[in-house]
Amino acid sequence: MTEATQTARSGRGERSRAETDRQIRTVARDLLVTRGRAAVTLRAIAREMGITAPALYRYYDSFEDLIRQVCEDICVDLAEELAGDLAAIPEDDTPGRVFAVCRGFRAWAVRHPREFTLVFASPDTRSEPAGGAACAGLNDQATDPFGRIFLTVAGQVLITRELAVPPDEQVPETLYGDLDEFRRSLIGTLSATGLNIPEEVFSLGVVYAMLRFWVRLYGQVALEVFGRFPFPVADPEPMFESMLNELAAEFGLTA
Amino acid sequence: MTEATQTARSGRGERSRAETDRQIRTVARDLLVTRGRAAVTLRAIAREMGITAPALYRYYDSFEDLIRQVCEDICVDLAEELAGDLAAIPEDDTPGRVFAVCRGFRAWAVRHPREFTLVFASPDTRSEPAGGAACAGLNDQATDPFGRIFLTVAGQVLITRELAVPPDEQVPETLYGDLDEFRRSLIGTLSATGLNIPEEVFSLGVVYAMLRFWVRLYGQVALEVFGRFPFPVADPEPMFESMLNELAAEFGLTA
DNA sequence: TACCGACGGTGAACACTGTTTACCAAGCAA
DNA sequence: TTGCTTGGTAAACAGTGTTCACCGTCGGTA
Repeated sequence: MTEATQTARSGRGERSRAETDRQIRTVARDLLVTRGRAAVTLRAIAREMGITAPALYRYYDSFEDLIRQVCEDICVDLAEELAGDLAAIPEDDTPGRVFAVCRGFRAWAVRHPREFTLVFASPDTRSEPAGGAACAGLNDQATDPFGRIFLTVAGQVLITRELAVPPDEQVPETLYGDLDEFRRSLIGTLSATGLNIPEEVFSLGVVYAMLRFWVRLYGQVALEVFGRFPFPVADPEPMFESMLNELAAEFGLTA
Repeated sequence: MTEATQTARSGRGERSRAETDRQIRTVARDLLVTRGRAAVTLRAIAREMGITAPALYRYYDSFEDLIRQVCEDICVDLAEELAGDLAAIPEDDTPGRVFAVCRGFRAWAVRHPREFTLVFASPDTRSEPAGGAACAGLNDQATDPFGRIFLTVAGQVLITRELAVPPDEQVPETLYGDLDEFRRSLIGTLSATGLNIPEEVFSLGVVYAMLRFWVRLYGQVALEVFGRFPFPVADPEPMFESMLNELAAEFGLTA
């Protein structure tokens, strides 16, 4: 019966609800961007919408819940922006696509520092409520659209180019378990998007290389956004470009 | 006259004031560690001290001001811990000292994730109030005790070992200005601690290498603390060790 | 047509928060 | 003794997340 009423309600009322739902998150992000993290508040959102605060509880269980969904929206937008950047690069120019997605990530981060901080520099909230290892599967970056963009580009690189990755023997043995599981998850999500990658090209060394790549990209961007370089940097972009070139050369991605 | 009263007051009353001052920051940090960032609040601190909230304004201009000083305390503690780790390593084992300080940094970060987040993953607060470039000098890591530890070890490495750093010609020209200024600042703070480093060994390539080293160390540690590796990691320590070995080999720090 | 229930909103309240203000007691200086 | 500083208090203000009782306005159904 409940299902019947739910499906039956999908007329005009449903669209209106989804619309205000979207508006809530839009207003929240607008406050975050223009007035900072401290200004995004249930009552401020409601005020901005000409509505009263408790009404928001018809849409979200709590303020934290709302923030979580805003984070997901941010990831979606970031992914869309990166997809737009990628659209300008020919399909077969895989190094160019790697460069584009890395540059796009940095450009987005410096253009949206508060969103970056909210999404990429908050301790993992999922670890607190549930039982840690139990919900660890949700930590998979393959689930969020931003991570998927990165992984897809990585997959394209793998099937079109010969990378300079270490042989499996050089990968620390203690990482075999985690890396292998990640590889399995990667193959799954990539084949879901139409990319079928031969098992032999997806070595542990490749997975390990992706990890190291991400560590350096993230470190560079985060330090720039947080202003935590060991010295004041006049223009961080050349530094980023230099790091990117170093990365590309090291992983055999030179054009 | 004001000076006279100030100096005259430095009897028993002054010590008591400094004591409660210390207690305020201690209680604040305790709340941060045990109950999270959201729980460190003016009133909670006062409550824990058996005191009333406005009394804290006799010691700090605002809540933000208090937080800033807590951050400095955290940096001091981190520096002391690293100094303790260093004390166990012989003076002439410079690679061992580098390893010790890097391992100590990671160990501290994973043991104190909320303190790490507060200090190392908050957007630069100093950039908002003042005029940006005007107060940029305060961004210098040489001023904070944690950065000083790192830089001192780096200086010891420089005067005792031959590093594998790129020649100045490979450093991007656009970075010359920033790097040179950082080098000047480094030489100053290092000579202040008794380390006199010959100008010629302190090349731009060396400074650039230090920057890249920090980017990778920070990225690794931050991603671990935030749980933002691209896949769930069972035991991050071997991954860190692997990164550290790679770093050491790459910069010519092998024992 | 009449009813009934859910949806989405309101207003009031509660327990918090940072911050300001007026006030006050103790201690020291002149 | 007088006067000023120091460090504390209580009360208040504006703002926060959250809950609760209430209440129109609809859609679906008897």
